[in-house]
Amino acid sequence: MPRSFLVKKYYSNKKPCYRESHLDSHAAYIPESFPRAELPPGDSSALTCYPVFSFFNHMDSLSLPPSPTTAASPPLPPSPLGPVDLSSSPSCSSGDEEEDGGRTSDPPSPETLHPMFHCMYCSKSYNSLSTLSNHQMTQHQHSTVEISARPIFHCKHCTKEYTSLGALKMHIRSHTLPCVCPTCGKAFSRPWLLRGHIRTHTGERPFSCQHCNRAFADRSNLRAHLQTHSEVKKYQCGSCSRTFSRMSLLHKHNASGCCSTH
DNA sequence: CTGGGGAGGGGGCCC
DNA sequence: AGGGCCCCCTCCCCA
Repeated sequence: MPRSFLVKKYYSNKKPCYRESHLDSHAAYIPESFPRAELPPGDSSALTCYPVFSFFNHMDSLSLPPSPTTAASPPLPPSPLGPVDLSSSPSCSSGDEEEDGGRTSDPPSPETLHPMFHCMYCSKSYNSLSTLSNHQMTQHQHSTVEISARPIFHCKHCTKEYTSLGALKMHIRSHTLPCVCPTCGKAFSRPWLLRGHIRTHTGERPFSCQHCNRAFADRSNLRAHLQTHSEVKKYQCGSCSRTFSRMSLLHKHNASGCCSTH
């Protein structure tokens, strides 16, 4: 039963990256005392190529513009191999992939998962590092290719990008929602999310509070509940030292005026 | 208005 | 690589 990662890691540096546009309003809530593990904006400086991963409109991605300078993604770092991000149109709604609201259960086709590798010395692009290496050796007399280059995989439905295909695939599930509740038809990205949802139908509450008789269907909700039994709660106001069981309550507290004069 | 429960989402880690 | 599970978080709603 005990697993190594059951050890709680409060305030660890390992924070989710809530930095996407749809979460900007949430990010505004985050106090400075809760630092975010944001990706360094210049972190890709070590990258020497920006393979393009376009999942939903893969063929569009292969229609590379003649020059990387035509890339339309402003936040990406300057590079002679500027990323040709054809998958991150701001609306993410062009074409017909939105006709089902992105909820199609069609699984991603593995053969569409092609990151692109761009030559450092010309505008040519290849779908494999070995091909690029061969090109650079034969056409530019460079015996090595930056093998350390990490592909960047872009999500077609949003602006998120990942350095591993597995992470992208996991993220894409949040668009495809392949786990469907047999009772009500609601769709979820993960099987365990579906299981948690099914508990709302069955009434199962496997997570019990050791301090009272309450039980919960969700571990996170039990954890939040346990805070109510604690005298010193997890989230503290920086001004009045009052503590709260939830971040949202601290936010409400701040918004209601305690810290407004500061 | 505040506190708390319910439901759900995302990224990361381990197997 | 994928499944399972974790932690952390948010939003909504209600007492």
